[in-house]
Amino acid sequence: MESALQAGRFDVIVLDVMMPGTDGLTLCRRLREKSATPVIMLTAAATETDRVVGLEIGADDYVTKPFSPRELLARIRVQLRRAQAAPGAGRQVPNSCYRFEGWTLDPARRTLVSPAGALVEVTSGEFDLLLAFVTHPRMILTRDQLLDLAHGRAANVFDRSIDVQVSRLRRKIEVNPSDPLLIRTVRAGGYMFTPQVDTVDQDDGP
Amino acid sequence: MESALQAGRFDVIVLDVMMPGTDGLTLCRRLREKSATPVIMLTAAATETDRVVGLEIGADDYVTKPFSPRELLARIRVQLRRAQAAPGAGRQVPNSCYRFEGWTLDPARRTLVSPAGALVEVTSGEFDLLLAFVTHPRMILTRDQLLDLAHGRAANVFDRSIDVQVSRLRRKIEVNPSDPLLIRTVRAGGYMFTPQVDTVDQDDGP
DNA sequence: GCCGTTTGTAACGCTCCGTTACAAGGTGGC
DNA sequence: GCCACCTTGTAACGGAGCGTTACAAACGGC
Repeated sequence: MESALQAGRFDVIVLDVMMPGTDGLTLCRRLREKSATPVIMLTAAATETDRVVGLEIGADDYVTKPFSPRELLARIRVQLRRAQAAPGAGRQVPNSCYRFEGWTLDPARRTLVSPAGALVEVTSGEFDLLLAFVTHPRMILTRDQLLDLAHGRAANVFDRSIDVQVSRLRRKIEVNPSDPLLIRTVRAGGYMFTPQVDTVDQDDGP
Repeated sequence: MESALQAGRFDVIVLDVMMPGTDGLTLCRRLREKSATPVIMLTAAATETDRVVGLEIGADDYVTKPFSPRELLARIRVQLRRAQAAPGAGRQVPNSCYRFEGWTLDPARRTLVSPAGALVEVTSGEFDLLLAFVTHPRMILTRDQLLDLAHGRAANVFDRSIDVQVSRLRRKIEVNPSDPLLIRTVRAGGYMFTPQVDTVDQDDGP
């Protein structure tokens, strides 16, 4: 769980109490120290005290076994709805941008600025692909990974869409698109974004 | 209840379903139209469907009779804790407004003032849409979410009304409506409001 | 009821992107 | 070196997503 939490964002965590190893209550308390992700405890430990303790510790809801799947779903939706309604919550994009080789990619504005300072028009798909690259620089990314990172979907068997997107992106950011330096092809592997990428806090000045 | 709600602020509302006159579910739904005050349904109607419906309608929790007073207290505390943790919640001063890129949106007066200081006429629908954007900046909002946030309704299958509203809004606030920077389109995703938004207490003038 | 405003829907045209096809380039066996 | 096979680059096509306009329905002020 800990490594999964490191890797990505989660909307809701449903936690059993009775588990081998660390028990759910301890996990929940530890979670609360670092994160505000909603936690629903789901457990057979159904005494009044168990429930009160679970809720006091930081759980957002407490469902006891046996439980109704529909009700659990409804309670999960309550947590999602709340996260969405909360001001400033949700998956807001970070207020910082990425710089590489003079280029600036701004996730907040979804813009790309060339070394010369010109706004380069990129399509939504090209932007997402480039964002996937700059957030994973200097590592070989398979087409599968890129498709997942950029478009959140899995690849079909003969999927060549990433190749085409890369080709289109190269035309816009490579000095010489037929001899690409930024996005290198790794034969039988995928692609690799070669520049060093710096994350800089955006100047939101007037 | 209605007059009490008019009179003051409440942190949590505990609502019975079975009541003479208007039933709790209807009350809850009506509440949700105007307010985000947490609602805990407390009732003897304990079937699975009752609970699911209650939660779907907008209740934040659903406790069935017979209930443990300690557990109810714990669940009330969960709601209080959440309200406190939510940034900007509770403190929602009616006469504060939103500023972005020189623009000022004033929810209290329902007015929009341009960077130059001119009052820009926006329709009620455009205002609600813009309000949805400024309260959820820098996150990709689906058409569904926008429709819900701005008009409180769900989308039909071929609903394009948000597109049209966005187009109309862009005409009024974008420097170059054909190359929009404030409201960006995320293809197959929705729209994103890109500026940083500051909440400022309004100067109600001399 | 009448008229102006607002808003949802339909329609058209443009852009974007996935797919396909084919050519070019790389790789390994001989 | 030569050849067959695999991988990749890119052009072209067509479908889907989107922006915009026009029009009709709904709404509100009088």
